[in-house]
This record gives sequence, C-alpha cells and structure tokens, in this order.
Amino acid sequence: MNIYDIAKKAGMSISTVSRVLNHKTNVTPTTRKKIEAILKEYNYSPNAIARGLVSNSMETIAVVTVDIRVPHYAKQAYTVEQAFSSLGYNVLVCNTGGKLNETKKYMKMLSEKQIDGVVLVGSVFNDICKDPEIVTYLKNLPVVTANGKVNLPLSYSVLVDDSMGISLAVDYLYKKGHRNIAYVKDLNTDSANRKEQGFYSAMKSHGCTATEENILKTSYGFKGGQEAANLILSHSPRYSAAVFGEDLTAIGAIKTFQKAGLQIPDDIAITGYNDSEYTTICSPELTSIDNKPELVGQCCVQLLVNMIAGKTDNASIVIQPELKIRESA
Amino acid sequence: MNIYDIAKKAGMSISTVSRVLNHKTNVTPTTRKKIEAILKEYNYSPNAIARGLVSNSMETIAVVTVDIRVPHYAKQAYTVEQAFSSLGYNVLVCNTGGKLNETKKYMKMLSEKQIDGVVLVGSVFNDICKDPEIVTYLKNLPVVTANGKVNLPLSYSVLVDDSMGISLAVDYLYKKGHRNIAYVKDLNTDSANRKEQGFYSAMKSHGCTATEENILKTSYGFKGGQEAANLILSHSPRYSAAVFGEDLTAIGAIKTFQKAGLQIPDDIAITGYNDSEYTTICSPELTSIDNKPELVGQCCVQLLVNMIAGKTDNASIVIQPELKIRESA
DNA sequence: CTGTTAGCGCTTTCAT
DNA sequence: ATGAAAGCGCTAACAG
Repeated sequence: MNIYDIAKKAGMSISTVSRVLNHKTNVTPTTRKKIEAILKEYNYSPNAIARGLVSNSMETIAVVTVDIRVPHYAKQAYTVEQAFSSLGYNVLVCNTGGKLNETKKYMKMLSEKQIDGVVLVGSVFNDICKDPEIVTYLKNLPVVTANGKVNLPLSYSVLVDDSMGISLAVDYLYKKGHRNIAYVKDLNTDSANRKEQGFYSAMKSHGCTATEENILKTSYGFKGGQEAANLILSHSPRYSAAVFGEDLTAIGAIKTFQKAGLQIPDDIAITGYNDSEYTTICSPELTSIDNKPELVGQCCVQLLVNMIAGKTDNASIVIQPELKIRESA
Repeated sequence: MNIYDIAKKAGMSISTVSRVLNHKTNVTPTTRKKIEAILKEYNYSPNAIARGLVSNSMETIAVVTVDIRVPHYAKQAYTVEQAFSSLGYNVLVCNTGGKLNETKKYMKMLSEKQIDGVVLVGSVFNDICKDPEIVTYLKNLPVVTANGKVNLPLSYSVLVDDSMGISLAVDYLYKKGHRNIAYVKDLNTDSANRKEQGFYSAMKSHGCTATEENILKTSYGFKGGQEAANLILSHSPRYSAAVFGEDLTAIGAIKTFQKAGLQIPDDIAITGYNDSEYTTICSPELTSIDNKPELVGQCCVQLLVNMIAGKTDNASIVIQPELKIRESA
C-alpha cells in the first residue's frame, strides 16, 4: 500500500494525497476529508525511506558511547533518547568499547545512513576523533561531545568540570582535617587527567604537598579499587583519606579496607565519583561527586537540536559538579 | 558526490560503479582497479537511504525496552547491539517506560522506517502488544521478545524460567533449614507472577504452608525493599528468610534490617534476583538468581537473524536460571 | 564485461 | 485547488 494506491482509491493524484499527508493548507476541506478517510481505512503509513531519499534525512541521530551497560553512560543515552524521540527522531546506540576501529566502523555506517547528528559520550573520543578517516565521516555532521572535546567543524561540547569535581572532594576532606590524601587514578582518558589535575591544584591551594607519590595508578573498576587499597595499606605513613575517580573503584577499595579491619571513615575516609546508585547500596554509603549526567544529556540535546536546525548561536557548555556527602567521608 | 559523479570521473557507467561497490564478480580487474581508485580519491560513500529505497531495508533493527538505565535491560540491549552491529546492522533503542502510548508512538515510527526487526525486552510487552494498533504495526515484522511472549504472526520468545528461578532460592533456603519464608513481590508483570507461582510451588513441594500471607506486596526498587522490611519486622512470628524478586528491593530490605539491628543472614536470610553488580557491592554480598541476560540477548539475536533471513526452523526458547550463593543466605 | 533504463515511494516545482 | 512530471541515489533486469 503506497501513495499511488491511496491516490487511486481516492480518485485523486498523488500530489494531493501527499499534501494531506503533510498537512499542507492548499487542499479543499472536502477532498481532505475524503482522502483522510481512505488513509484510515487502509491503515496507510508513509514509507520513511522514500521520504528520506527526498529530504536526505531519516530523522535519526546516534549516541556513540563506550558501553551502554555503564550506568553513567546509560543515563546520558537515556536522556538524549527521550528528548529526541519526543521530537520525532529515533536514536541509534553504538557501543564502541572505546576502540578506534570499532568507532571507525560505526562512523562509516552512520555517515552512509545520512544520520542527522551524533552525540559522542565520553572523553575517549577526544583522541579517537583525531583519526583522519573518522574526521572525513564527521566533518559535515553536527556533533556534540558529552564530557569531551573534539576538533571538528560542526562540533560543540558539554564538559563537566572534573577538575573542580575532585577539588570539591579535596576541599571537603581538608576541612575535615585530612592532610595526607591519596588520589586513585584508574583510567588515562582526558577526563581522568583533568581529575588528577584538580587533585594537585586543590592540594596546593591548601598548602599540602602532593607529589607523584600521592597518585595511585590502578586498573578500572572494582578490581582496580582492591589493588589501590592494597597499595594504600602497604604505604607508610598511611594516607588518612583517599579520593577516587570512580565510585566502583572506591567501593572495591572500601571492601578491601574493611576486610583488613579498617573502619571507614574513621581509619580512612573515602570519596567516589559519579554519584551512582552504587553510593547508597554499599556500606558505609559513599560520599561522591555528582557530575550531572542527565543535565549533560539535556545540554547535548539542546546544542544538537540547534545545530540541526542550522542555528549558529551555540557555544560549548561547562557544567559544575556537586559534592554529595554521605557516610564514607 | 554520488554514483553518477563517480561514473563520470571514471568514464564508466553507474552500473559498473555499482558493481564494484557491491563486489560483484562480472567486472574486469582493470576497470575495477580504476573505479576503486576514483572511489578512494573522492572518498565516496554510498547513500544508504537510496539503497534502502531499493532493498526496502535500512539494515536497522530496534531494541524496545522499558528503560535502558536499568542494568538488566542495558545488558540485553548491549548484547543485541553488539551482535547486530557485527552483522552490519545498526540498532535503535526505544525507552517506552512500559507505557502503552509511548510504545505505540515508537512502533509507528519504526514501521514507517521499514525496520528489519524488533527485540522487545521485558514481559511488560505481553500486555502492551495486545493493542490492535500495535498489532497492525508489528504484524509483518520479525519480532523476538526477551522474557515475554506476545501473540504476533512473526514472533518468537526467549523466556527465562522465572518460576524455577524462585524455586531455586526456596529450595536452597529449605535445605538450610528455613521453613517460614516470605516472598516479596514488587511488580505485577507476567514475569513477577511467574516468580510468585514458583514460590508457591516450591514451598508446596517441601510441604511448607505458603498462603497469601507469605506474599508481601510492595513498590518497586530500593524503597519497596524498605517497606517490605518494615512489614516483615512487624510480623510475628518473624520469617526466618525472605525471597525477593529484585536485587535492589532485597538490598533496600537488608539496609532496613541492619538499621533495626538484625544480622544477615543469621537473623533473617535474604535472596535477590537478577544477579546484578549490586550483589557484590552491598554488605553482606547478596545471594541471587542469575537470569542470564547476556544469554537471553544472544538467543534473541539468533532467532531474529533467522527470521530476517526467512528461515522457518525457529522455536521459542526457555533458559534456566542459576542460583548464585553469596553471604546473605 | 559494460551500458541503458526502469523503477523503489515520496516531495516538490510548475502548470492548469 | 489539483495534477503531471521531474528527481532524490541507488539496484537490477535487460541488451548488447
């Protein structure tokens, strides 16, 4: 059942059917009624691909992320999806694993499908999008990066001030009397580097010495936290507080400290990052930095919608994170 | 830059260009080389919409779920996305919130876009897909339902035996000496009903009395667990164990019990459901039922791929869950 | 092996 | 207000 069939049934031309389909004004009420009746009777629905061939758009955007199973990414993807679907768009989700080749593959597919825009979620894409092949795929496409910054012609970014986020944690710990603080760094992304940077500058601002020794490099996730805790346990004198770049890492550490007989926060105070659900599930509840994933998502949508509409009065955005005090510090 | 431009540059016809584009055999190596060179030189990439108009497919499927932020759904969506993207498809994600009208809106869009198939994730869709409008959108589309069953012509389902899942928990508790067991039911989906059913039958199989009194109805999530715990605390004689239909609910209860001074599992044993990350984050670690979301996702992919390929030797699948014993029971 | 041509289903001028 | 016809970029049947 296509527009020709409908036109035939209605005894009208396809142009007129197209007009009522698209709610154009220049159609007599009578013929409009008639055609609408046929449309309903045959339960006609237009072919979006054919439409897309004309308009060169399938009203689809893509959220390109590392792994949608990570709650922090899921929240941003969710927010973006909800906003765009309410605007009549569908959203493709791409799990790149943060890998260059995967990302390349996705970008190729997306550009062939004439996607209307893409939201890059995560600062991993800062580096990945330097790849010349990826640049050619993205150079004519509206792009917004969540928590990252890529160098592309039609691109804006929504950054969370991660440096400030970690500063908030350090400031709070300092106020609580802590002087000998460790920072646990799990990843090596731009975001992780900004966090480290924030640690140094906050420590310095309080006149505390912070050297490379205060930075504990570890692996990602729960396991990384366990490793970090063991490092801290074997370090003397013991740090009185540890700032983590990820909730899950912090929790891995807490569990390890507890097994070693330490009390949190009395023996060692702990802060996490992301303000995930995990913070209220673990014991003691985790003090963390809320980096506002939903707000980031909303801002991304705003910028992307503007770019798609061809508006030029955009600007990159920086969002201030917030300290959420709970029991662990 | 379209196929005509390339043909012109190469001094060939569009058919020949199309042939090399689609790796057809009937092209002289010489001309193939020549055209491939031009293709690379101009960085040509074919327009998938135009292709789609011919093939009536955009090589896209959709994962329709309640809320991608729920880890259990995220895992299934992730698995499906990874498998399909490796087959050259893109995947759309739809967060319906389990609402009929939202689902309707999505299905309309999806059917207009001539999607190749859909994976429905969650037993909420059992009811939702009885809606006649939704039926018209889905009736010609390959559909696979994860953990649900819908009545549609081209549809199969991958079910987890949730009844058995809860039985596993009850059996284990019985073996540990528990006789007075409560079941905490948070939702009212088909899946939740199957779980309740499993509770009754397992209790019965051990000769334990289980009446409506043993079923504690509560709200969803962490808060529901707190409410359930308060119900249990005020009940006398106290249940020695409680089986939960969701990890998060179980954890809300554990926290409440602990605040009331109870020891888990000594004063009351607790089991959860889903075997989420939460199980190892809370204290004590939560004994739970692994309902294999990744495997469910893989099976969905298998069935959907077969249906898209027109294969007819498919069948719905039932997956057996597994008990994961940890500290809470 | 290569080229010509007719669609795919729709939107959009341009006439009438 | 309505219709005829061109065209979006590609694939595929048909000729040669």
